[in-house]
Amino acid sequence: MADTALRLLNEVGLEGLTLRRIAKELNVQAPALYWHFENKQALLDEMATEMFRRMEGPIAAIDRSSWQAFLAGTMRGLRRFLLGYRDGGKVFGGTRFTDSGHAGSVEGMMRVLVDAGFAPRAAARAMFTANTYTMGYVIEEQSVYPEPGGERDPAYDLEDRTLEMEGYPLATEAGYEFFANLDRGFDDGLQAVIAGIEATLLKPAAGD
Amino acid sequence: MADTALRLLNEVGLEGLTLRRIAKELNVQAPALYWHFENKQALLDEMATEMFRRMEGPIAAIDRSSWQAFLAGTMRGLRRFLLGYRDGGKVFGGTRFTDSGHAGSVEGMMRVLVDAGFAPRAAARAMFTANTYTMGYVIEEQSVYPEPGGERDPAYDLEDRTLEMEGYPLATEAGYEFFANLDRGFDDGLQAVIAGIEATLLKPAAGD
DNA sequence: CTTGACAGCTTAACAACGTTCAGTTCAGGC
DNA sequence: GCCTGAACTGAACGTTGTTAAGCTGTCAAG
Repeated sequence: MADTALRLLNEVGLEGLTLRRIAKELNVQAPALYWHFENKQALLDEMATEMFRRMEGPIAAIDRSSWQAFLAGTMRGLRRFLLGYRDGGKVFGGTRFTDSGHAGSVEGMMRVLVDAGFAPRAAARAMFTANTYTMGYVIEEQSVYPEPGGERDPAYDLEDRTLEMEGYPLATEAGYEFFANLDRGFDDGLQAVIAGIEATLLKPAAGD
Repeated sequence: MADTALRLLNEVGLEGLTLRRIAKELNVQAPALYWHFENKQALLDEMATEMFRRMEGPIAAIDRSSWQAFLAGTMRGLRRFLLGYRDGGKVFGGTRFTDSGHAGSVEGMMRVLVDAGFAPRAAARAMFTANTYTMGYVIEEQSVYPEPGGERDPAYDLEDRTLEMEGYPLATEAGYEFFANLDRGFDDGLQAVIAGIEATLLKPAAGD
């Protein structure tokens, strides 16, 4: 049922995902959904939880021999997964999971970092920071490319932007770095984040 | 008028910010708003733009003598500003500005980084990465603390979380790092991001 | 074999939302 | 005195999430 809603999400987007539309897909009337969920938010939470479940397998398969490769692989996987669902960033961000099944995954990721020499608090901060960067990036990215594998939103046209930015050469060039080559941009930023984690969170100066 | 909507935002939140409620605040009927805006999204864009305008002054006053201090100060200012509006992260993120007045600010920030030795593209990537981290952090933060200066959302109660996480000691401790001390957590992550920018984007190895 | 509980659904309706449209008010320039 | 145009009203439309009451089938207990 959350499966159906997730499939529909890619067709109609978060805005078009109404209870009546979901019900239609299930050959059922809209109020019938309230037998299964308390309200729409609960359904969205369930969808986010289901998205997370589908990520767990691939994430468990990531190479754990180096914490940098593991963290980078996890975040790349998170991004790829979220990009696979229309408005995936918005659905996933800001919703709390409906079960505590993710505890195991968090524990596993923490384990890799702690075994690599991070103090538990530093490991948590590292995860949170990388995660925050990734979520922020995907949300921004999905407002440029609203549909998975689809076209660019015309509102973000680079040539238009160049015209508006006349007289500001650095800002103009920044636009091309921001909005062209989103794959590479994500990786470059991620490399920076991970390098910074290594520099400030792994074995920090004593007295912390 | 965007002023009124912004003031109202802090009282009723993004969800309660309806056209009828805004109209009431202006002693006017709801359809009258359509004389001033094409639709509600245009009003939200205008609100985001107005928020940005109010940030420009404080940001212009930030010390520019060191790029690290400047970038950190800018991002801290951005966070403080967004936290000042209920749902500020969601309103500000994912909306495009209604004028190109922000070009000057982008140019100014780029200038600081380029003068410090960043290649233009690297400077843009540095800005975008720090910005992405900050936006992602604030969005997450505002789902824990929905109202500016207000109470914690009970759904994020740490003791409840601890109970759910039984049997996963590292995940349990991670919760305290994630959701207690959000001010310090932001700064720690920001320090990591800036250190990483320095390590990977400032004067990178030749051949890029 | 009947009865009753209960899961699962339907039909009807509610208030509230964004939005449209035709008409009203009112100030300023000719 | 008249026209224009900005700013607004009043009524309405279609759609949304949600609630309430009632119907249908399944299945175990008596």
